[in-house]
Amino acid sequence: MPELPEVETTRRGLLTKVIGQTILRVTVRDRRLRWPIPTNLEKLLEGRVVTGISRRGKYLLWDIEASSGGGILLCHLGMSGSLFTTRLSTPHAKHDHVDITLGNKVLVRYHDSRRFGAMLWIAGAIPSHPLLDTLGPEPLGDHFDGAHLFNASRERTVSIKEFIMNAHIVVGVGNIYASEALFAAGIRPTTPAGRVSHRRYDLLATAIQRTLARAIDAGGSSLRDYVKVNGEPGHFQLSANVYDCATKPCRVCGTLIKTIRQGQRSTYFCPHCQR
DNA sequence: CGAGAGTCCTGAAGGC
DNA sequence: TGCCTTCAGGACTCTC
Repeated sequence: MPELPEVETTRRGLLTKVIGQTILRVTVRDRRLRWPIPTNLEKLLEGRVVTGISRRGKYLLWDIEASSGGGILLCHLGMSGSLFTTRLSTPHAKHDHVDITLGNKVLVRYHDSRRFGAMLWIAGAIPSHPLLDTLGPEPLGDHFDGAHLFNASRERTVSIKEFIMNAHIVVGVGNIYASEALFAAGIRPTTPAGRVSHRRYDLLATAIQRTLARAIDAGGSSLRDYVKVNGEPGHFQLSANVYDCATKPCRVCGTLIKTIRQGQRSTYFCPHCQR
C-alpha cells in the first residue's frame, strides 16, 4: 500500500531511467482506474520526451516536453498500484494495465490489482488540477510544522489520527505512518484534534517528519504488496513499533498494543505510552 | 463548513 | 476441497 515514502522511493527509482527519454509507445490494456485513463493518452505521450518526475503528496507528476505545448502525466498508485521498470520482452501479467516504452529500451509498467490508482493528463506546464490544488503542505517541506497543525486544528472535533491523515491538512500521512508518528509523539490517536496543545503538535510534526524520512531512507515499507522499482521489497516493516502489532508488547513499556477502528480503518497504539 | 458514512476493487485469510 | 465472509486501504463523494 503505497504511502508517501513508497511513492518517493518509486520516483527516485524511475528518475535515472526515464529522464531525457523519448516515449516511443504507450499501451493501455485497461482504462478502468479510479477515473478512466483518457482515451487519447497514447497520442498525448508518444513521441514526447520525459524531462522530469516530481511528487506532490502521493501523486507522481511526469513532466512531458513537446514542441506543441507539453503537459504533465499525473499518476497515483492508489493502495495496490506500482510502477516498475522491466525489459521489453517481459510478458505482461494480470493487472499490468499500462506499458510505457522508452527510447532506451526500458519498459515502465503500471500494475494495480485493485485499480484505486489514477493516470491522468494535465495540459500545460503548470501542475494545476482539482486533485492537486486543495492539498495541504508537504510534511518534509518548509511550510509544515507544529504551528501549522495547531492553527489548522482549532475547533476541530475529529480525532487527531484522522486529522493528520487528511490530505487537505498535510499530504502523505497514510494509515501506517499515522499510527507510527502518534506513537513516536506519545499522543493517543482518539484525542480530538482541537484539544491537542501547540507543544504536542510540535512533537507530532517532528515525529511525522522523522517517521517519513526514516521510511524513505529504508526504501519504503512492504507491509502488503509494495515492491520497489527494481522488484525488491521495502524494509520499513522491520521497524514498525505499533502498526500491525496488535497484542504484541510495546517495545518501550511492554504493555500490549491495542487496535481500534477509526473512520473504518485500523489504528494501533500503546495504551500506556500514548495519552 | 465539518463529520461521518459510503464507495470503488481484488486478493488474502479465516471459518465452516 | 471449496464456498462464503471479512478485512485491507486512499481518498473522493455524498448526506446530514
